Amino acid sequence: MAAAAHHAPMTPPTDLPPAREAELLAADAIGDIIEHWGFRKVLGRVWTVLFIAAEPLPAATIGERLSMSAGATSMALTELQRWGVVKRVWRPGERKEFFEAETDFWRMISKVFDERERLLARTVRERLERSAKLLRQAAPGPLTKSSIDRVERLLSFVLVAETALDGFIKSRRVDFSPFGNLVTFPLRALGRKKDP
Amino acid sequence: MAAAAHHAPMTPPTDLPPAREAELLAADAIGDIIEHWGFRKVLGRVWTVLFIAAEPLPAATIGERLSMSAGATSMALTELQRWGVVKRVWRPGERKEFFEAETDFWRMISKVFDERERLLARTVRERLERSAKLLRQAAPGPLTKSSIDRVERLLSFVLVAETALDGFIKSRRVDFSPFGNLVTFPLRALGRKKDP
DNA sequence: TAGAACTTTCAGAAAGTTTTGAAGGTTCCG
DNA sequence: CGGAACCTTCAAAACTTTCTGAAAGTTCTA
Repeated sequence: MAAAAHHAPMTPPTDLPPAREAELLAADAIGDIIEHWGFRKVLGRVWTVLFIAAEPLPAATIGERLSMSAGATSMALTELQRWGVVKRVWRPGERKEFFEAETDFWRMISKVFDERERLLARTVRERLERSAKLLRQAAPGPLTKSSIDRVERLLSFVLVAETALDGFIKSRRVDFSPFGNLVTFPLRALGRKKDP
Repeated sequence: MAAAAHHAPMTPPTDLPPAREAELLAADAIGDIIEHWGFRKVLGRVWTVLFIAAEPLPAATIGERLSMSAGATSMALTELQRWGVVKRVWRPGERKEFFEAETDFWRMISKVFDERERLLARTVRERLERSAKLLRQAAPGPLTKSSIDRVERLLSFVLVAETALDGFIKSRRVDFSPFGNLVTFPLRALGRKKDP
């Protein structure tokens, strides 16, 4: 999260036209958000340039404005399209392709949640289930017993999170209050069997 | 590290005692979640070993179980303490220090949101505000006008998100439905002035 | 106070990620 | 068809992050 606090001047690096400077400033800020969400900064920057332009731009323009190579620009645009947040538009009479930003924030957010968080939750859940199973088969003892409890709590955490996120995508609301119970009220709270 | 998926069998790398194997499996799964949230995997793994142990462990034990050097273990434990999710406990009569995991999921989540997301939102908001200001001062024109609108929409997005997260921390619920309006109903929705 | 037990720090090595630049495509036009 | 304009790919380079291992610190006991 580089908050590029310079030394004396709080102004960025350049003597660009103000419109370009404003664009870079915003692009970099959104880049930071996007990076925080696990994507590459560039993706956020490219999307932002398109979003601010409010009209489709060719790849070359984006590359110039952000000083990226043609290769990097191309890759970023491809990836943004895979995520469905940038669209390629065809302009009659123009040879080159133009790109434009998806502008519906909600659509973008829910797409990311749906594709990414859900996938992660699934693979994590599977591993935790295997872990719990292994422990149940292991030599019994007081330590093993409490470990089983703990792993089951992790598992119920992931299940609650999955449920909450599902609801989120459907209703734009999340309710995480079940997390509050997780300490004292482990797995069965979820109506899931747990014995092998 | 030891996450080596072998070829035929879906079982992990080892012939460790099942309790250790289960631990690594869970630790690595939680490590992935934590990484997804922008922390180092190790932090998640260390926390998980402590959480599963359900009793305080010395640093050396953690290092052994996760095959990390003493240095890495020490750094991870320090960082986890900074985040308030691991505590150092003193054992009368023992020379070495022991560590134990915070077990309240909600407390951990809200701490992270509070310290991390909020900070990011603030620095982003500041930059977007500067960007909007620059644009307003720039040469007027239809392009500039729509750019201003767009930057203001980004700004209102960040403000909505800040508000939603504030509410989240207080009530364990989030309502993102204002995002739905962001497309058609920009900044004034928030009761914030915007004209220069 | 000397020394053993343990922890922290840090420079450099290793690992991982992103970018570049050039080669190779594809499409379109004359 | 030949060539210009544009886009994509990919190996290698540049950069960033993380980890190691050894040295320096601390704390405790005898």
